[in-house]
Amino acid sequence: MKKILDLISEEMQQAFEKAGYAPELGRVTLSNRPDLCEYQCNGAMAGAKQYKKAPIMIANDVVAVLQDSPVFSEVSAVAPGFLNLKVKESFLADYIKQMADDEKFGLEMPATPKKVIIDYGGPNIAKPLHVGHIRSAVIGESVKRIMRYCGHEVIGDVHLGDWGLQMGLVITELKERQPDLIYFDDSYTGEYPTEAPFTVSELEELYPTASKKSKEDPAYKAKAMEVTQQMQSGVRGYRAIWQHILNVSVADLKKNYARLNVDFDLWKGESDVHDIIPGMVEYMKEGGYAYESEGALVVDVKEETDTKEIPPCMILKSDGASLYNTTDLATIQDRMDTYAPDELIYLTDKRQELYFEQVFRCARKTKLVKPETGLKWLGFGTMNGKDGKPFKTRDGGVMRLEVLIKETTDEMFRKITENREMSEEEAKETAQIIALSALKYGDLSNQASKDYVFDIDRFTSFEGDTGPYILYTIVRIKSILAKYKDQGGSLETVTLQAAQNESEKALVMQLTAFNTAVEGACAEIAPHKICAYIYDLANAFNRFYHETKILAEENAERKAGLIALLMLTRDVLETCIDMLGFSAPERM
RNA sequence: GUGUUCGUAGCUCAGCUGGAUAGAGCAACGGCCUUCUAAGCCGUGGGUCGGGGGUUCGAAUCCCUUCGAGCACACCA
Repeated sequence: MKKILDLISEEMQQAFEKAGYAPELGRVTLSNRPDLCEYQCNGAMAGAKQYKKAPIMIANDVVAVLQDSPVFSEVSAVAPGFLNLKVKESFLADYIKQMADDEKFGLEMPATPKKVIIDYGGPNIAKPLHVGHIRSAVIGESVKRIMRYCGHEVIGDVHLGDWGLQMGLVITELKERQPDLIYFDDSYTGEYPTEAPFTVSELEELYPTASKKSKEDPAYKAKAMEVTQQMQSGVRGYRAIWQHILNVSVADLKKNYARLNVDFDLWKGESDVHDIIPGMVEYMKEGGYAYESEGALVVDVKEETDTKEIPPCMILKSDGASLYNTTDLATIQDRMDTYAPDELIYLTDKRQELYFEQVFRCARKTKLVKPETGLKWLGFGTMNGKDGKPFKTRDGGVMRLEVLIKETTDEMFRKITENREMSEEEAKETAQIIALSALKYGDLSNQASKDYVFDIDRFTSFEGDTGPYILYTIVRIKSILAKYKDQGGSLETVTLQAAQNESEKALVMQLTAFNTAVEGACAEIAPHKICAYIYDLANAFNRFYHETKILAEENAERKAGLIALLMLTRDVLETCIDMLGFSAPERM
């Protein structure tokens, strides 16, 4: 289905042409002065120079040919040359009926759907998820869902950090503490135990300790680097420990991501490309791309147009070990071979911008990707505390994601049971749903690239521009629909009608903007645009709800029309929150 | 030092492919529940869009400059 703005613009463009002006001038936008009009066109002012005429004269000419328009109920030229427009209720009604009948509510599917791999989550298996991981997971999940809804084939890969120095650090620390473990006995040739010699909680403590030591003690760091190298080259005992770390960690990760309603198609990691690295390195050398510099193997990626020095992309460290770049490049190669995607999207902390610039350039230069393959990177900002500094717990530590979710859920539970009569079981379930909406909406409603302040009190407040407000709106609608059914009404037979008052028309207009909003969010990889759209929609609905008594409506046909409008509003809202990665309860 | 992002109401943020009086939420103040969930709705106050210059009929938006903050600058990821 065409977007409503395009339909209206077409009408306006024909009018410009008929009046003797260039049709391109007739582009119509949503009004920025809702008190004056619904839509507006500024083409008369843009064309003033070209036609050497006062804008108002052009506007008047256009108004003259639009007198019997099937689209506009009102067209007026206003100084200095604005065209103020109101559309006919019948035009809107036609549009929204088609929209309601369409499976995608008027969103057009792409002529050639893209196959996209999105790389998000990116947890380090040496440590449990903490609050810093929430953004990648939440934003990535939403981007995946938005693109899928828009008709693309999207594969989500968690892409574990499971092959770098962090693994060597954990193994080194474990060896310091328990040197007698069988894994450290070089002469041992038997099977290793299936049970890990540590729990998640112990793992949680091992890594920070080791990391701290390596920063203070160069000898310790050297040891860890050596262990990393040995693990990567296949020393049995180290590999066995590595497998334990992976198992323990992935089990914990799956549990946590499930709680966030985040789901990955692939659980690949850096380690998966280990075997193809030598071949890739050889290829880069043979192709003349990679050369040795200060002992390391690098590929130059600077370009003439650079405004600053772009360091070469390092392929191998001087000790021959692979690093982040190596596995990322090999992963690109692997993805191209296995999935042949049209586009790769990476979601990481925005501090990695330069790094991804290097990797992308290197991938292009070495022809790891086809020229037409898209490589996109989306950097997100830091989640800060109320003090504007990276979010910490009260005692200054890093908060585990689990704890954050639990605290938010507990707070929700408290509020629900305070305000509503509900069984404890239902309240608990509802608290989880609302807490998730609070966390996700709080994150997604900000532009991804900006830092944002995480304020648990604000997000759980239930008021204003929050997830719970959106859910509350949906619940109100569901409640009316349920009562309508209880009174013997059928939801199957209702049909939309033309709007009969201002708030109803405003709601309809907001609904018709669905395809525009979703298309924009997809094209710009911007979930916050979906948030902005549904916040406006929820506002439009609540205003309408306040003014219109639906169940008390005496005219049965009119009542059925309103019910149809409610159903469409509910469906659009629920479709949108699904794209954001959360859902609404039946009651709250 | 170089590069880069950002600076909008007391606070948290939209708006940025140039358009009319710069919008929301929170906080403050004032209304609205015998009637579909008041977790709501309606209203009031609050801004030289960091400063300065430029382009334009028109700039929060584009360009330059300046101040301030964050971040990044090859053997971490």
